[in-house]
Amino acid sequence: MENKEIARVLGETADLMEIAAEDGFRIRSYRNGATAVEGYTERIVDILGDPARKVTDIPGIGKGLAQVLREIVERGSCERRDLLLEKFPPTALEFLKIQGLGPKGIALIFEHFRISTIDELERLCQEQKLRTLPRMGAKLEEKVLRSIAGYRQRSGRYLLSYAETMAAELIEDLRQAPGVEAITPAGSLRRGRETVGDLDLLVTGPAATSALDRFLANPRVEEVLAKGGNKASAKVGKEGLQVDVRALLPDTFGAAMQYFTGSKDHNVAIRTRAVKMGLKLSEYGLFRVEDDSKVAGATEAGVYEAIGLPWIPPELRENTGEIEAAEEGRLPELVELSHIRGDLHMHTTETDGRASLEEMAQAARGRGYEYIAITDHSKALAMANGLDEQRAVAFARQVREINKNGLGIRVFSGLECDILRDGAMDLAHDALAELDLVIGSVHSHMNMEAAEMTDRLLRALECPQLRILGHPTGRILLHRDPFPFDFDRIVAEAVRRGVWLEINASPERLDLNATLVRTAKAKGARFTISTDAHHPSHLKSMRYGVSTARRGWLGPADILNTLPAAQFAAALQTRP
DNA sequence: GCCGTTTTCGGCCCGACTGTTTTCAGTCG
Repeated sequence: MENKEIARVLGETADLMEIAAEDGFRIRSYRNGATAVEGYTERIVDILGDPARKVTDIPGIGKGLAQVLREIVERGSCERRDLLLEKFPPTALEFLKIQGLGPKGIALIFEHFRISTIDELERLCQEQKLRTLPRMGAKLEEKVLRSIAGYRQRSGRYLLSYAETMAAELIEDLRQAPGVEAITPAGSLRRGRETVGDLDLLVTGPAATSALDRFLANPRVEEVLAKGGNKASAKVGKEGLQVDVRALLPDTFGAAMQYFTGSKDHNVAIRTRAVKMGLKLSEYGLFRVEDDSKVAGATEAGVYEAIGLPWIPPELRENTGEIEAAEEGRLPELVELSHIRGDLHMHTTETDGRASLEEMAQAARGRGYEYIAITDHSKALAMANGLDEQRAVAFARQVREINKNGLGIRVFSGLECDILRDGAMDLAHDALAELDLVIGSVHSHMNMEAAEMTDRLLRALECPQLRILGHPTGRILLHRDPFPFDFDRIVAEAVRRGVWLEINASPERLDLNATLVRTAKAKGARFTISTDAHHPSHLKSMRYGVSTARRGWLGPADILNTLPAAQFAAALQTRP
């Protein structure tokens, strides 16, 4: 069992304890424990299995949680969780995802109504029965109904990072099957979409069909949906991601990759093009209509070439102009992970990060970066212990000292400064001026009207120290929609003032999204890609930001943190 | 439940908003 899984069980237990109104401090201990376990570099299973080691050496894990961890590792649950699940339906955890309902409200609902599904909750709202409970009214019913609609829309989709990790795990196992030569994920995962509905894995080799059995025997498989000669489908993992594994002959592998990578719109356009050329394209290959002879199919590039196009990177395959661009030989040079030379947004234990500046710097150096910016929160984020002016200035000084001695990587002093409700910066301008790099971000009051939010952002852009607009739309994937504002106007103003737009690579955000990136580029915007890391392990999320940038047609020249350190430092000094 | 200790008990990040009240609990970040 991996630490992440253990942390999930701990977190769930804490959620249930909250509904049961148990002691708040004990709940916090469980949550702290979950965070500690998730972020721990070694596997808990290994530590528990080593008589010379003690899990209680991990900060946040004491005697009580040590026992709980042992139970979770042994049987996937613990006593407290089992007891709570007898008291509340397992869907209680789902209810927590509905905005407007918290543990108290959920407990109250369970107390008065015998319901256990989201559908029943929806009916309660529609029949206006929720308002019969104390402190619940018509507005809450509306909010819950809205939130249920959003929840339904999102459910059945998974974060790119989740799908990618699952794919890597399954592929790793399938490689062991004899007679398997190539395995590749297709579909929206290959196109780098921010969320994925299901996973397509394509397998080829002399004994590719043996991979199907191996796949279905994987312990992660929860439910087998179908098994034929060429395809196996199953629900995988606790979250029930559907995975289709297809066994293919080598001479159709390229056509199948093209077909199953999509998108649907791209494929329709490609097939139409083929038809006009007297060809027909399917997952089995590209054929001449007149005599059914095969023209291409072994490789993807061969398929594109045969219809007169260069190979098109999967991230661009959305039928939004990429085919025309390919035809005219003006496909963009896309940014690659290897172009990135620094990460410009990360947190440390000074606020809500989980590692020190030195640890973050070391991890960044390990990734081959030339520079980083440390950008902790500002004081408006009280729960994160955000920096006030004094601490910000002291931090800037500290970084100047650090760079004298050298950590083997250049460190820029930064701040993720809150943009307050009225658009003012959370810290005074003279304090901000001490720092190398100021990111401005909205973290509160996200339910404003578009006009009000636009004014707020416009005012923030007036701050002469602001260099980057952080996660500009505030969305949290599968959880919170972007807040509305006049995007074009904000981009125009950012361009005018030389403020760069962040592509936040955190897999829960990926904000800006690809469409907005492309829109903004067309208006002359420049970008940074940063991970918003709160732990050294988060630095590897950079690749999701790069995927998003590629989907937004960006090349290395559009992105500031592809510059060498000295040039980047110079860019920081330059304003239009 | 954890931690640190004035060592075995007491403290444990907080502030604002919302909708419901008719003075504030619950939710959210």
